Amino acid sequence: MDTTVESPWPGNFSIDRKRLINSLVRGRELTTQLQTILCNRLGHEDGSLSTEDLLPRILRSFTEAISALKSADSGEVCQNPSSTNVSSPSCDGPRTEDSGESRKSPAVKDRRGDYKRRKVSETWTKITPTPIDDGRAWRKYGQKVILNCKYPRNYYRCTHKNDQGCAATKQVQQIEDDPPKYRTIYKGQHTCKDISKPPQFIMDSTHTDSSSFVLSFQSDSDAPITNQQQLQEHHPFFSSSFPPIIKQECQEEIPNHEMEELTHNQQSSSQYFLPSVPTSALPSTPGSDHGDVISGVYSCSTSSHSLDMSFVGDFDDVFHFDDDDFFPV
DNA sequence: CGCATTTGACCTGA
DNA sequence: TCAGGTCAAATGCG
Repeated sequence: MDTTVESPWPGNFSIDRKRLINSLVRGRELTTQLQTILCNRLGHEDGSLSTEDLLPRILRSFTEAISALKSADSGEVCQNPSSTNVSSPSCDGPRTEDSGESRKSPAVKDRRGDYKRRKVSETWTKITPTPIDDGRAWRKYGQKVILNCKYPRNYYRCTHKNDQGCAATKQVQQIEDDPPKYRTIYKGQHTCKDISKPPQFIMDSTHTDSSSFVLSFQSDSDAPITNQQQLQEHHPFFSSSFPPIIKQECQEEIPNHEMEELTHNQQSSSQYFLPSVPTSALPSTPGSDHGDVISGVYSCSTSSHSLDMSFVGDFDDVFHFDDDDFFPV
């Protein structure tokens, strides 16, 4: 391969490019292996250990690629217009609530806690046809009417925030009514040990025409993820304590910033969201209506580095590293 | 009675 | 200044 080819990156990128390509190619190979294993697991329940073995290797490979990109990147290769990715297509309606509520009791407690509003931390966004039950214990701590949004946003934190200091939080908001669509934004990762029930994500290769998923790792901070362990901790997809199995489907690559629009527009044709998911195959979950139907959009982001990877589709088609037009999104 | 949820006020970043 | 995120008292539920 010609490493002197004109590139959108600064000059030293050509030096790292081989490393980058090698890492990406290796990542593809490992992912292919993982795909095979995952497919086998649909029929046989064994083999999970090799899956867990593969994931760190995949992550290391991608991390190297990321590192190469970053080292070659004196400026900003890609920008995240907004670190928290949330502007719902359904939020353009009229305001449903006037926020000018009268603050009725001025005799408020003198001081609330010395809380600091978290600066943007890593987030993962999922859009699903039903509220998600990810197997974690969440405690609702707030609800807020969001400007120009029809539905209020609900705020949850891990039940074990107090006893184990778990910092994970999530926001759930209905963004569409018909068909129902819920966006769940996870922030932070679980540091608690609570696995009250197994995560209930679905992998069903027999329904590959019914759903899709998107992984989007975004980051724009000065606290880069530098190794695979960190990646595992930061992204629930790769965390051993959060091993979702995802329905997948083949779609074309879509830039992350277009996802909101696409998930909105493509429903009629490709059913990003799967109302007809075989819920009978789901483990029934006390307290949740349908268990988990994770057939929607996953968007993972950390808010600090300039990295954004969006995957849509089958693993077969996700990694087109051979393509000349493969560029960081 | 203990824990979770609700709800309005407070706080912070943009 | 405002919108969004968090706190914590009040309330509800098992």
